Amino acid sequence: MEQFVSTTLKDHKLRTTSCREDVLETFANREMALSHGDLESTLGERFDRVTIYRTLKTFLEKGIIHKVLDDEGTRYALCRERCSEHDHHHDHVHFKCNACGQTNCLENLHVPAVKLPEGYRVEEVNLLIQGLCAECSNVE
Amino acid sequence: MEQFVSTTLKDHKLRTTSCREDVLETFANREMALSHGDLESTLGERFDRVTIYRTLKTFLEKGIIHKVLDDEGTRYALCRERCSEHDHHHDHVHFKCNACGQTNCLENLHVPAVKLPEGYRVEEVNLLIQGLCAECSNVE
DNA sequence: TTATAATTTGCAACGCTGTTGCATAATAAA
DNA sequence: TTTATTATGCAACAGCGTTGCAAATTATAA
Repeated sequence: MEQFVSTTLKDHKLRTTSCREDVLETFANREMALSHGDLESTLGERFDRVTIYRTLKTFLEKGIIHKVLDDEGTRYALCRERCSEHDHHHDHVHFKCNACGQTNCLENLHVPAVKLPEGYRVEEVNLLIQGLCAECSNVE
Repeated sequence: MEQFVSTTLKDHKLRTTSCREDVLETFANREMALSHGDLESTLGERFDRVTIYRTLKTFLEKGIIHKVLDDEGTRYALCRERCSEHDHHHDHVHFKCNACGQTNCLENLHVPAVKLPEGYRVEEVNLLIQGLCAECSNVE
């Protein structure tokens, strides 16, 4: 874990700061898409909200995290495959549970091919599936 | 067009007001996903921004429009197939051009089937494809 | 280890998005 | 036309996200 955090920062040529370490660690621990608010409630006593915003922005630019589409607000998740500034290869499938609100990457699924009209060029594909996750659909 | 506007409002048991008429007409004319800001710059002199917000909310609840996923902000588009309060059947494919910023529904495409892990239940599927639209990819 | 340059942080302030309460105005139905 | 219901405009507010700037921290080199 410490290993992951420090090598990730080094690999992307980012200075080691406690906020960046903690944000990265939070993403790695929680294993779900997080909003700025999530991070603020976890780390807000130790860091200013502006610093958390800037950390997210930096991670986004460096390709450490990516935005997760959501109908309510912006969320972020770790990029698994290594992405760099100009080589994001984002074919993401995310599942959002309408009951518990959690959003997760579905790693093993890949986005099915879609045939676009003539002349269209694809750069990024995002699939958001909403419904009930395994836990929440058992409960009710 | 007038026809479409008045029957749509009647069908959903909404009172006819000039704001609702104009918002509906704007959606029908522009044929692309619109943000509140888009509507405000078109209709802002005639209606208060709060009224536009409430109109969007009402249309959303009645199933006249739906949210379009976007990485920047909330957008809305007309529901083609008739949706009602509790029977939204949303399998949407949207294309957003990273150059001109336009977002459109791709009507004739349907979302390819995705196999979810055991126990997951699907309620809604949204696919957002980003890239260059036909016009913008010719230009460069 | 210390001095230096570059980067990051916290704070204050701001703009934008979206919501709520309330008095007034407009709609539909009798 | 009258009346009950619903919609509108205004003011005020909360939350998200950004920017400028001075102070603090980091990495580098002496």
